[in-house]
Amino acid sequence: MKSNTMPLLGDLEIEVLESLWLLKQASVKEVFEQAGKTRGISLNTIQSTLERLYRKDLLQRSKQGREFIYTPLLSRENLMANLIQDVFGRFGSTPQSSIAAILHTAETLDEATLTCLEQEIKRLKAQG
Amino acid sequence: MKSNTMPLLGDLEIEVLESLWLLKQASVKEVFEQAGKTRGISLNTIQSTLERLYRKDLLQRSKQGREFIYTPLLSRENLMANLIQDVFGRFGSTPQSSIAAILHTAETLDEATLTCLEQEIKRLKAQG
DNA sequence: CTTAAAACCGATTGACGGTCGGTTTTTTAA
DNA sequence: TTAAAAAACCGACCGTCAATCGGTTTTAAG
Repeated sequence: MKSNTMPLLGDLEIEVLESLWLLKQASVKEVFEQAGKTRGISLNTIQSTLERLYRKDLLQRSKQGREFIYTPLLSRENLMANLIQDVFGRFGSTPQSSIAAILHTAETLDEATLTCLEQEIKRLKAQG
Repeated sequence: MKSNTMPLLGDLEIEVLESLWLLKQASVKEVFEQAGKTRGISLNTIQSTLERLYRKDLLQRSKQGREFIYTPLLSRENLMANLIQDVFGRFGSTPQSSIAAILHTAETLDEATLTCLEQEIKRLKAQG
């Protein structure tokens, strides 16, 4: 027990990820413009945060001239899915309790979205 | 933005919660027997952990003679659902990305479980 | 009223996110 | 070739928080 745990993510880390999902890829400076300017924090803080996310294997980077260009390695949906998996993994959860938890969560969704979810599950069953 | 965040839970806290879900309710000593003995940690550590969970509004307690009896306020499924909600809440997630994340998660479930989930969603739509 | 059991208090340690100043490296332009 | 500008890198500090436990106080039971 105790398996593929995603690293914990702080608020700034998530905000930086959101910027990157929006921009597809960006330099430190560009992320700073997008996420740091308004927050009133230093460019160095953004730099450190990108570095941390990189060390956590959530970003890829490559030198472009003199600067690094960072790219997310997971989509928002994928990352969220991993975090949800982690919730399941941390508890002694059976498939039963997993679906129960998902159900509780689904309670907050409107009918149209539920229908969509239902369709997708059908599709998943058909192909899986 | 930034809403009903569940407090973070450590590994021991979860183990203690698991004990309580199993025992329905228990004193410090009983939880210690269940979760602490094997781990080789002090009874005081269990005590502190129960106290922390209590302060986090995850447990209820009442004096029984000279000791407290602790009871979980949420089922495992409910707690997991809250944590999942938190994941959604922390990201700029639309209903679309939410179901996408759920779908990714559902990929790991077997067909029988998926069918069950599908039925439950139907039921939810019917009554909601 | 004594005493054993339980609760309470407070201190420590180790991670970790956020924050930034200062130094080094690198690139580019003079 | 070298000086200036820009970016990366390093390391420090702070606050928070889970885990841990020793020692003191409270409490209730005999």
